[in-house]
Amino acid sequence: MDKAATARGPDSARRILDLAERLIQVRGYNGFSYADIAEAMQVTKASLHYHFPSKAELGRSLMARYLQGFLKALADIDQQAKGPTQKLESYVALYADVIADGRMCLCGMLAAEFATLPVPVRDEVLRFFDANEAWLATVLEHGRRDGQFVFDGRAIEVARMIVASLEGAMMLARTYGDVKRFTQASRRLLAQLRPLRRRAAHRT
Amino acid sequence: MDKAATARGPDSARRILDLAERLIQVRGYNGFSYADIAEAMQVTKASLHYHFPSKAELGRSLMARYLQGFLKALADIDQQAKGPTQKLESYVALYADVIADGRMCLCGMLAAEFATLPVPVRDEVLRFFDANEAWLATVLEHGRRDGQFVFDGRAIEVARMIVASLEGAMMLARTYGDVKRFTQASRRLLAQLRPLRRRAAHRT
DNA sequence: GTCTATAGGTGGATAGAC
DNA sequence: GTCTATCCACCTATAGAC
Repeated sequence: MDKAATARGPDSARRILDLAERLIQVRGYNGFSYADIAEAMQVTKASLHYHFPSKAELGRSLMARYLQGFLKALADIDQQAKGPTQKLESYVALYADVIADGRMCLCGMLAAEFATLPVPVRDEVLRFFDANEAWLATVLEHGRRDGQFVFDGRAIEVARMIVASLEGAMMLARTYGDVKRFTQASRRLLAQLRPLRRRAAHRT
Repeated sequence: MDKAATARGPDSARRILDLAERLIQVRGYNGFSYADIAEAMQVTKASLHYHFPSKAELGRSLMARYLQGFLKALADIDQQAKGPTQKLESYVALYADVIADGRMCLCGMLAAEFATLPVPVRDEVLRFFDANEAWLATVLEHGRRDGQFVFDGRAIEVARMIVASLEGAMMLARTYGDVKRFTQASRRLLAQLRPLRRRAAHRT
């Protein structure tokens, strides 16, 4: 019997964050409560406050972990020494995995509820987007230099457009319960960066 | 003294919807309450229930009005007999006006909170997106026929990508409190539909 | 149409026993 | 670390007077 099979233990904090993450991704920060987590873990609400004194602190901790995990994922992509095209595809795959699981990007949800969030949580959300855009901009710039990508203007602008489009595509895909909506949109997004693109006048 | 200057009257229902609309656009469906509206109107919460018995009914009525207003706006664009390019620009301007006011698209917010919405509200949200995509697809198809637009594949797919991207761009622009984020993203979105686009290899 | 008063529920949070 | 018990604020909603 390993500890993971028990309801209690030193990994409670992690399990709380896991549940909170999923709950926010599906229902939003204002759409879940300590009671939801307590029920799922078969403990009382008071127990949760031992690990995270306030909901704001829970949210901040969750965001910090989420950001760390995302930075790790980006570092992994970089370390596998792929080219810009493959990096971009791996990046989109990070999003695709989430939406395929019926969830929304945690920060996409929190961005929607931004006005109601505790300030510390807001800060983490902004850091997440900043990091995403900065990483993407670097990949785009490298790709442009070696001719894999073609685009006008500043890479950071393209990066911002890609992040926004992916978030929007996730949102709509989840609303319709149709992953294809995300897949098709992201494919189109990447296609427009390719050079020598065939401009079919009509293909019906 | 006209009636609009008084706090009460037969236009109460309209004023309630106006306030609810803005509140949802900023704070979300789960982020506002009857108390917020009551305070802004200087009436009691109980009075609001006379006009809208439940919050679900308020939400449904609001969405119905919002959809109707949007369809009206699209019909206006059509009636001004512009070409596809101008129609698309007018369409984007509808979004730009909202974000310039610090608000998010009502349906973009509700899409984020979709899992927690009353079913009647959900239905209206889906109808909104359906209508948007259908209208856009028609404009895109016409534009492709007369050579104003160039894109591969089905028009409905491009329409869906445009809606998703605009919603995502609004979300990020509002999160950063920077309208330019929307403006730049939407400009890029439309640019990629133009034929004979100059593919600058580099312009730094 | 708006009010007072109130019901019944749930929210986040705390004290203190174990 | 988890429990019981409890607090208080806020939520949606209703009854009935005016």
